Formats: sequence, C-alpha cells, structure tokens
Amino acid sequence: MTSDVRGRVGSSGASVRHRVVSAEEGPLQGGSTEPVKGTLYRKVAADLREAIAAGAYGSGGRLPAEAELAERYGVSRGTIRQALGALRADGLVTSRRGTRRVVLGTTPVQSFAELVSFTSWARSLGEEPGGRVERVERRPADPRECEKLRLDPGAEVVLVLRVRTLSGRAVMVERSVYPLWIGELVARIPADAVSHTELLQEQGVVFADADHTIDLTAADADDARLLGCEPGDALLRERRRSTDPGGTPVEWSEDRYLPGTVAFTVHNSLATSALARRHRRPPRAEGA
Amino acid sequence: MTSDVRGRVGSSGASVRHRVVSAEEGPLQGGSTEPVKGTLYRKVAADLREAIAAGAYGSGGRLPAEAELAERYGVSRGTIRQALGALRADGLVTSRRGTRRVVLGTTPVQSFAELVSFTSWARSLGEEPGGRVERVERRPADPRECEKLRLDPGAEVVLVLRVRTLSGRAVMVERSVYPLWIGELVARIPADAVSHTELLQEQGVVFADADHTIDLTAADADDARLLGCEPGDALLRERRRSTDPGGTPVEWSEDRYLPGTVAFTVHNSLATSALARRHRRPPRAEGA
DNA sequence: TAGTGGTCTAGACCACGAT
DNA sequence: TCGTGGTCTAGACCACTAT
Repeated sequence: MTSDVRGRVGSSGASVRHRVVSAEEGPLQGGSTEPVKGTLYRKVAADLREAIAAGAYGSGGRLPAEAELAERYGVSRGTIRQALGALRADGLVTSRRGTRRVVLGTTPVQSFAELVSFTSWARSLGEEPGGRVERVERRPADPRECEKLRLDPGAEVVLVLRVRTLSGRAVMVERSVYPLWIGELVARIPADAVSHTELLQEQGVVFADADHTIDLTAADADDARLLGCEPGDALLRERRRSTDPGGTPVEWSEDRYLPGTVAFTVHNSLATSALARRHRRPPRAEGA
Repeated sequence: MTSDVRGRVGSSGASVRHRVVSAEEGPLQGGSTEPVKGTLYRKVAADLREAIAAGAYGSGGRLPAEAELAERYGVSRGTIRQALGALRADGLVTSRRGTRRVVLGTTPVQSFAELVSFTSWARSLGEEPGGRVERVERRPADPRECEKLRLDPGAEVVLVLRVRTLSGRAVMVERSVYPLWIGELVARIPADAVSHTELLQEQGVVFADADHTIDLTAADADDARLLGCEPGDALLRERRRSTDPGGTPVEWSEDRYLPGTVAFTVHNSLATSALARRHRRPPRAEGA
C-alpha cells in the first residue's frame, strides 16, 4: 500500500514531486518555481503545497502518513509535522487523530505582504497598482490613535490620505496614521511613489503582525469625491493596526473600498481561530 | 461548556499563577476558573493567557524565556513552545529569534464555536440570542451549492432561511444550505429552537474547519422585510463553508448583517496568514 | 487490532539581537 | 560574547479511527 496517489499527474507520477531535500543536497528544491528559503520544513511544505495544487491527492483525497512522508523526504517526523502544521494553518488540509490528513482545498494562499501592502496585493493579481496622495498632515494624535499606536497623550503623528487605484480605477481611500519616527520617513517619500509600505521596508521597517477589523461604513465627502460615489453610500471598511517584530505599532490605517471591488476571506478551525466576530452596541441614541 | 477565562483575577500576583502541572500532581490546573481539558500544553497556554490578561507582564512587556517557563511548569521546552505557539496564533504575543517574546495585546480570543454558531457567540456576549425560521425548502442544489458542498450535480439540499435576533432586535438574516444527510436532521428540529448548530452537534455533527468570505451586498425584498430596512440598502455579508473533521462540507451559509451590529476581526502575522484579500472583477458591463 | 496523528521528552546546533 | 528563540532529531507513549 505504498504508492497510492489518486489523481496521477502526468506519466512521471506523483512520487517525482517528492524530493529528498537533505542538507547534503544543497539548496535543491522541488518544482519548477522559485527556490524556497532556508529551512527544511519550509521546503517540504512548499513541495507538498505544490503537489496538492497539482491535484496529486485530489480534493478530498488523503495525504500519505507522516511516517511515510518522513521517509520519502529523508527527514524526521517532527519536521514533517512542522510542514503539515503550516498547511493546516493555511486551510489546505485537515488533521485528526486516527486518520490520514484530508485535502480541504487547493486555494493558493496569500503572503502576509499581500495583505498589508495594497501594492503587492495588486501586483499579485496582475493589476497595475496606483495611488495619489491627497493630503499629508502632521498633528497631535487623538485618543484612539494614541491607544492604537501606543503613544503618550499629545504625541504627534503623521496622517496620509491616499486614493488607491487598480489599473487606473479608483477603488479605495486609505487613511494611514504613523508614529512620528515612521512618519518622518513617509514624509520624505516622493508624492508619486506607488508603494509606501515597500519603501518603508527598504528603510528597515518590518511589518510582522497585523490586526484587522472589517465592517461597513458610510462615505464622507472626501470618499465620495475621490471614489466617485455619493456621500452616505456604503463602503467596505478595513481598519488595520500593524506592528513590527518587536511588537511596536508602526501603522494604524483605515481603508474604505468601493463595493464589489474586494472581499476578505479567512480560514479558521477548531485548532486555530484567529477570526472573531465583534459586537457593536446599538447606537441606542436618543429618541429617534 | 464553558469556555472562558476572563473575569476577575485575584490579587495574588503573577508568580502565583504559574503552577507546576506535572503528571504526578494529577489533574491540577492553574487559575480560578474551569479546569482546562486534557493536554499539558493547553493547561500551560490557558495559564499564560490568564496571566497576560491579568496584566502580569504588561502590554508591550516581555515574557520569561522558554527555558525558564519550562522549569517553572516542570515540563519540557517543546511543550512550552507548543503553548506559546497557540498564544502566537491568537495574536497575543510576538516571537522572534534573539529576544524574549513580547505581549502584543490582551484581547480575549473567541472560540471556534463562537464563530460558527450565532447562538454561542451571542451568549458569550451576554446577549439573548433568538431566531425565527422563515422558510425551509428541499430542492436540487444549484451549481455553486454543489461545488461548495461537494455534491454531485442534481443532488438535493435543504435550505433554511432564518432571522436572527440579539435581545429581541433583528440583526441578521441567515440562509443556510445543508446536504441532505444533515438537512434531514435539521428538518426534525423544532421551529422555535434557538440554535441549530448546537442541536446538530448533539447529534454528532462536528464543525471543525470553516472558510469565511466577508463583503458587502444589497438587501433584497426578504432582507428588507425581515430586518426592517429598505430593499437595496447595504448589508455586511459573511459567506461561510464549514466542514467536519473528515473534510466533508456540512454547511454553506450566507449571513447578512444590519450595518453597525457586527464587525469581524482577524489577526495574522508573517508566520501565520489565514486572511486574504480577494479581488472582484468589475462588472465591466455594457457601455457605461 | 493495526495504523494514524497527537503529545511529550531530552538533547543538539544554529541564527539572531542585545550588550 | 551571551542569551534567546528557531530548527531538527530520535524516540516513547497515548487516543482515536477504521477494519
């Protein structure tokens, strides 16, 4: 019961996709795409992802046992488990005691960068990203900004308001607030630069974690003018706080999308639940 | 069932919250709340979560080194790393080589159940969940439903349309589609039952993984009538496909929320990126 | 009962950050 | 340089699923 592999891909067979990536072999890696960075388990994970995407196990099919994978790749079971853990977090496979892992879907997963940076997201779609800075302000942070950026009351921030375009079409208005030490870098960025995030990263600012809140809001005068809709129209809103690897907040942004241009997708499971549904108290205002 | 953890945390101080949970000590566990299920690393994780929520390390503060935690709890470093991995996935702490972990936030994390079940979510908020079944249909699945539920073309499904209320206020319209084997269970549920999900779980249906897509849509006639808004008004939409531990789809649901009643939050990081932003092609209709 | 993934241990070495 | 987390190994035992 070794080689089962249900959807055999090509005559070469699925087993070919499984390479031994031992240290002696050097930077070898499997597949026709980019070499994968350093660690063993990442290489294994990349190879498995590729095999799954190629349909080697079918949708709903079962993966080989951990022990078998360990032998195939010539690594320990622990390393295989690390690789499979990554696939599970991406929602590609299930896992439960007693049974082999099952392929859940073949959806390619976006990188973290594609989430934090509009530009790299657009590029990954083959769209031409664009942006126009509408306003830059330096001013004292309001209380919410202080909390989000973990600043002392009265500290100053830099606010940047931009329209973002996809192949020329305005789809989003972005209001980003930066702490001063980042804001000063941002202020030096040319007005016609496409990606602020990428330029910041070139200057050593690392985005490592982000919290996103997604809901709906009404367009204000700026939004309406920049997106070509009416004030009061509903927009899909994403508010995002990003931090660097040390946990220091580097950006607090509110992005408002024209309806129909974007959707957010999340995978979660019993083991990993990073998504939450948040209640918002009814306005419960006066008598209206 | 229970759940969580938050609540008061005595004045006993942080060091006390770290308990040795060695095997000899039996089912002991730390904290003033519910005992945590079986495994060691879950107990350790629960204890650390509690300590963080109590502010034992402050927001932005640093956790003890892995080696020290291992000694305190009397477990191996691997087990500590498993526990810390869970906290990292929840967005509670960062981690990077060379430095101790940093506390990112103290936001309590929702369980998976609170995401898949409106009822258990509402209860966790202290709100009174309610629902009224508006329509139940058994009919052939359309192509999209076949794909989502992984059914053969022409297979039948059960559709349930319900209004969901929070303390009496209608906030959401839910359209759930079930494969027949589940739908038959659903059809036997009394019309006034509050939670379909919980009843299904009592009958052995396990929800283990879910994919969520969040965007914006316009209210149709049903929505408008049930939510008390106008047709065409914007609603926050969540579409969700849930699967059981074997990877078999058990539910495909579309939930439409009145604006201002709910927001979705997600945490992701360089290591774990379960959130994605999805493009929707412009209608690119006729000549407009 | 046999096979599978889940948990846990004990140790090793390395890459990185702070000092 | 030293402490820290990241990776990897080799083995053990257990809980669960399928047969």
